[in-house]
Amino acid sequence: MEALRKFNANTRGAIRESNEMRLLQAAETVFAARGFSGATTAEIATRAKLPKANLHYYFRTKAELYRAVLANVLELWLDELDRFTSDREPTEAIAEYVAAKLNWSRKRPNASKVFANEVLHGAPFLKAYLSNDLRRRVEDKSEVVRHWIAQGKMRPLDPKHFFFQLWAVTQHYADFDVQVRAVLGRGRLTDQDFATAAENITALILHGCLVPARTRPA
Amino acid sequence: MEALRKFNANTRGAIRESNEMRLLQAAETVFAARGFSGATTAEIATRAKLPKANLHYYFRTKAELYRAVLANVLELWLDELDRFTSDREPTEAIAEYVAAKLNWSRKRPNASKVFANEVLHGAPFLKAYLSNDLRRRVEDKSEVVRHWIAQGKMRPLDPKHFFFQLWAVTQHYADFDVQVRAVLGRGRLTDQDFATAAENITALILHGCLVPARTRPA
DNA sequence: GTCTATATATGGATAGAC
DNA sequence: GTCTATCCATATATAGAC
Repeated sequence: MEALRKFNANTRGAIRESNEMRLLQAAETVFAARGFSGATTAEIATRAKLPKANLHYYFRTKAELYRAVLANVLELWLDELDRFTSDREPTEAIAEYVAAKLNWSRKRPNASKVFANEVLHGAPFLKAYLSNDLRRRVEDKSEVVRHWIAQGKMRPLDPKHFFFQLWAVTQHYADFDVQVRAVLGRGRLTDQDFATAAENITALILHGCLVPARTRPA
Repeated sequence: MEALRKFNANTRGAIRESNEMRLLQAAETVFAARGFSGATTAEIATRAKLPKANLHYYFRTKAELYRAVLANVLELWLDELDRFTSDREPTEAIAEYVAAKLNWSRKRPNASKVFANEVLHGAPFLKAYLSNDLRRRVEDKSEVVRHWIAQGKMRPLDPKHFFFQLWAVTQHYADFDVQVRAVLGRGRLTDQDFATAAENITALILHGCLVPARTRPA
């Protein structure tokens, strides 16, 4: 009896978790493809293979589901900058960060698109996050960049704009993938395309931001 | 009599032109802020100070109005690469192009946003343009870059990815302006902000892509 | 917890008077 | 050419049976 109750509870809990997960995944795909307004709960439910009413059972409103998707996306963004510390060599820290960001663009393009769409349309759900968490985080990491500049390892650039440029070039391959594919003449971006992108971006950023070794003070 | 007919015709023509213009401007603003699905013809009409039925008189459907807005936007994009020619010094051509693109981000952020939104959601209206016109144009201009590389003036980079990176960093200031403003702590981006952006981007691209003069073959 | 049927709202589009 | 009133489709959300 006790075992059965527990079993049922676990089963129900597992079903809930599984259904919520499927809804979140489906929602990320649909929100990425159509934006918040363009996405319909019907399409999300269909893609998750659940009746529409169930979607509203797990997430009361479309906005609530959207918030949950955004929260998932921010988890990816968060802490990606953690390894950006002043005790490291800028070359390595920057190259690693570029590779990591570009990797997210390849593996989770929809996450990037949902975020891009949100910001593009004025960040109605994320204004507070951008002005508080993100802003503070960039302030922090700007100190690291200033340290490397003071050491004569980086050119005297503006740290915040430096981060804007890193984000722009790496997220471009997710957000504008249709354009990238059209220009490259690809049905979809291959591993080789991403490898080429990584090489080019890394070279651009490192040559563009670092002081060449031979001109540094000894 | 003749004069009156002409006057009326001109007046009617002038009204038409004025109304269409106002609708197009209003539509660009609303499509930029809300996307295609999120935009309502009611809001566009209100912003243009016209009754909603008039909007449908000038542009039969919302999609037709959207197409017209996109066509306007593409005019800005087109021919911006014209001055990218192999007889020029790459330093100048690139610096000029960056400045021009960034200037559009400042003056017509909504045009950039409408385009970004269209591409972000799979370019349902612009697929053909991207695969034909744009692709050919980039092929052409890639030759220019290859020429400069062969001359030893530019590093051996991939020309197409080079253009992706130029677009990414310059359009970022229009498309992600909310994020940029949040991080910089600005209500709106100032001329000074754009000047700083221009300096940083130009330095990044030139140092990142050009071969320093002293190491070039004489 | 699941799902059918439906209430309710919104928005694109048009008919028809002026 | 202009605008009011309205049609109709679509979409969010929920009630209520199972």
